[in-house]
Amino acid sequence: MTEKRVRARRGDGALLREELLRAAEELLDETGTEEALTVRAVAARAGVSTPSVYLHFADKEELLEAVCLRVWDELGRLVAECRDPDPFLRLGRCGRAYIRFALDHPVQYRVLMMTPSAGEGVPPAAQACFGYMVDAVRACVEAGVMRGEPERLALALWSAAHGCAALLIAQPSFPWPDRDAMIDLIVRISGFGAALGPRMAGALPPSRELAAALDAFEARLGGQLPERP
Amino acid sequence: MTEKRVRARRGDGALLREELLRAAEELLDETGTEEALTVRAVAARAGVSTPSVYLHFADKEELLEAVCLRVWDELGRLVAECRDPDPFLRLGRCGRAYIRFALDHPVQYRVLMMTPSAGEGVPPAAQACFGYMVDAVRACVEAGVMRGEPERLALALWSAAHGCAALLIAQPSFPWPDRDAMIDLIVRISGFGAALGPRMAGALPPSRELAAALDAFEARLGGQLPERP
DNA sequence: TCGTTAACCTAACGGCGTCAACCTAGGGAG
DNA sequence: CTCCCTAGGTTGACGCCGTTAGGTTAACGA
Repeated sequence: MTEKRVRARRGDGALLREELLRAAEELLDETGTEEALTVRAVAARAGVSTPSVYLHFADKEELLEAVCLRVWDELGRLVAECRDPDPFLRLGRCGRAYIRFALDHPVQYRVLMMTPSAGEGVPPAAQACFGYMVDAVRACVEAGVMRGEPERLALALWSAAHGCAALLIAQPSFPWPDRDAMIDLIVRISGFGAALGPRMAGALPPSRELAAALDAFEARLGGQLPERP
Repeated sequence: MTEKRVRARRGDGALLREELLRAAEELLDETGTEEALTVRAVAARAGVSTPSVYLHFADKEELLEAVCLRVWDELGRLVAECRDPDPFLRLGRCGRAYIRFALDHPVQYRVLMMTPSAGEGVPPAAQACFGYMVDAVRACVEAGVMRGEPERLALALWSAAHGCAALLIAQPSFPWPDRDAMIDLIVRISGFGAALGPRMAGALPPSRELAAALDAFEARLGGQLPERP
């Protein structure tokens, strides 16, 4: 418990809500796990009695969800401001920004995206972020580098980015070869896969022929650009 | 509580361990969430007093981990028996088998793969499964359809499959367009991406040129095969 | 028959989320 | 200035949880 908070003025009852959220956020960042976020601990840190939490949150889950949602506005901003003259490169930037965001806020990301109960569905901020990714994919489709419904493609790419982030967050003890190289590889694979995969729908030659075609493809493109998707 | 269990014979104390695991597994499958798996509930269902659980498990987490690990032997078997004359198709089969397994055992998969504490790292059975996937990738590399270290490629593909499974499990309320089509799309994207992505390392032409090359690639391959990667 | 001991139970502790009931300070009405 | 009403909390308790210490019972060998 920090200190006994002075009672708010008459119209300012909602002040406590913000202070509770701040206290909970601090607890989450300090301990690195949501198990430390007990109603009692949050109330004590805010300098208030335990049941006072229920003046502003229906239950513990609502508090946890609210505090985790606070950082998600940042994600929409991060993804939205990924710009590049080339739509394919822009999409890659979006993917890397998404993964970086998840790794920067592992607890919040895990609570909101890796547990079934909390949030009753994908958070709205994440849906906005998904909208941006759909736009980026649509630009790729219009540029002729991808083919298919942008929504489905974006969903698949989102799934790939989520898989990378989720594994890195949930399995920190795994002997990852190199974190950043891994992220780059996954973003690259997803991007090129989204470009090539749907074109091959239904058609699938034997590996020998596929390998030859890939070699020819590789030989055709000699241009070098610094950034990768 | 079901019934008062009759005490085991003198050398058969370990019998209770199996009965506790069975009771816990039933609870998990019936309720669909690990929150129902309290030490008291498991003991009651096994017809035994609560502290008796601690005769065979150090704490609740060890019990939860043990019961979740029980289904994972199946995964190694499922992935290992994915065969196909074509290595690229075989890899696709492995990916789909992995995702299907995760969706068939959502609680166990989430507990072991989507929470940081439980298990102290990736379960051994999952590592064995990962070994099979590395083998499948290596075959693709040797066939010339992929390029790079098989371990890293397999890790990236594992991440993609995990992302698909994890999203489907953790966000059941999301309006997924079509579950099976989504899985197919992701497996296809990952496969072709792993084939094409590493070849493009460092090289990245503008989208216009990339689109043209992709069109040429598509035109070259007219062969149709029923199964897709 | 009896003692040993493996197998299990009883009782309890502290912490948790949550609720019903109570208090209290501070602003408006008279 | 006084009173009172209500927004903004607090006190105390309930039931459930994981976990522990110490007691009890029954199957076997001698």
